[in-house]
Amino acid sequence: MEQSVNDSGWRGSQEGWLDAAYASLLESGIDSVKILPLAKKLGLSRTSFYWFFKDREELLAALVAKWREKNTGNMVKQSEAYAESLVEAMLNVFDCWINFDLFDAKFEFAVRSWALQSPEILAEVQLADQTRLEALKQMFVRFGHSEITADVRARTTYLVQIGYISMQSEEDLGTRMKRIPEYIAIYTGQVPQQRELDRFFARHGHKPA
Amino acid sequence: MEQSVNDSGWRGSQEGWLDAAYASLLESGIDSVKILPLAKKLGLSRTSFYWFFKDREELLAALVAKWREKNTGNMVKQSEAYAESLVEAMLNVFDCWINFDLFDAKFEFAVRSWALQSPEILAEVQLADQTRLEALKQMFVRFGHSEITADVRARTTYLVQIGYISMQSEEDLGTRMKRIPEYIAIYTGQVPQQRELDRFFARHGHKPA
DNA sequence: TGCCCAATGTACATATGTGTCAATATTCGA
DNA sequence: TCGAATATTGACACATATGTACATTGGGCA
Repeated sequence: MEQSVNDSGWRGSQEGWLDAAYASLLESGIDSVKILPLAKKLGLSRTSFYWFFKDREELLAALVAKWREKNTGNMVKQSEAYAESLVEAMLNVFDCWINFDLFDAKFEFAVRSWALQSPEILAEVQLADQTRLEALKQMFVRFGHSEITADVRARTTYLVQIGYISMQSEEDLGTRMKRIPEYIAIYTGQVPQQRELDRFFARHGHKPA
Repeated sequence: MEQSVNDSGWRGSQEGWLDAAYASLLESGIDSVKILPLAKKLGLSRTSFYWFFKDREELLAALVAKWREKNTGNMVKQSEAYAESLVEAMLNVFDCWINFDLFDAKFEFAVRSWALQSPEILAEVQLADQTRLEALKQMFVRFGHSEITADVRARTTYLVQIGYISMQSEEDLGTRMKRIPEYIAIYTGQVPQQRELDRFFARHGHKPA
């Protein structure tokens, strides 16, 4: 009953090529997503690619679609989730930065880098930024902030994370968790209560030292 | 007496090729920095490149050196500049985000994207991040912050900017200036005084509406 | 006014990528 | 078990890139 990507007897599949493309994009950027190298990794002939995709363009389009659906959707959802205080709402958004299922940071960085060489991708990225910033801003407005302070605080929240992603650093959970209370204080202007933090730590399986 | 890049009678030069490489890097990323296209732009034969550089590698190395010298050096210098208050010190750092001569945001983004496909460049970028973050942290410590709050505030300051760069947005000076007072309040936890802001606006030739 | 040599150009060898086509192999269902 | 649908392959035609060897041009100076 297990849902295998490929339960047909064939070796290749759309998903197979797409997964390989995704891996290569995250590992070495969009210019590494070439059919010949992917074929080598998959142990398939280069030309069998064309059975599943019209051309390289179509593969890249599938890659953007995958990104669009995952990252922006979840971020907006988290920013709209129920919360009793601004701090709690902020911590809901922070779930994205901790939980890989909600937000794929490496994917995000790779797509942003891709935007440098493709106007179409740049447009996609800027639309995503606008959507996400607006969702965060509304969160601050919901908890009583004015347009201007909500806007700048939304930016701070979002841009710190985009900046963090751009640093491509690989820190462990503990290191990152240590900074959370202080970030919350800066972003919201309010000191988080211990029970709010505890709830957050608990749902990410983190036990503070 | 004018200092031309090329006062010899010849058409090409190291600087000529390097400038073309720089332009192409910023415009379309490192994979666009190829000798053949650059030659076309310069109206030169492809192979005359090899008179000035051993190979493509040497050109790329010159590009990194150029980046390293410009961006990190000035940021550190600004964070160490004399200031009577934390707000004033912060505004000194903000000079980098406004003044192109102090910090080249497009160059910065292009190099960070490049790091995705080159471990050597990644190491360079991470060293730069560490250096800059430490300089900012010391600024906060100098004005009385504890290690942990200085660290997180330094990160916020720096990462918002790196995030902003990653958005590749092209906003005018007025739009960006409007957010400055609020950013200062968030980063430093202090409301800036009008004369501090006026001094900042004035030195960037900005007249608030 | 020649000569030198820095700078440029042409020709060649090689590598890596894309996409089409026709031939072949494999799987699944009637 | 056979045929149709599905998947795989190698050969071909082309495009773009790198780097080397060797010939040619053209500025500047003795």
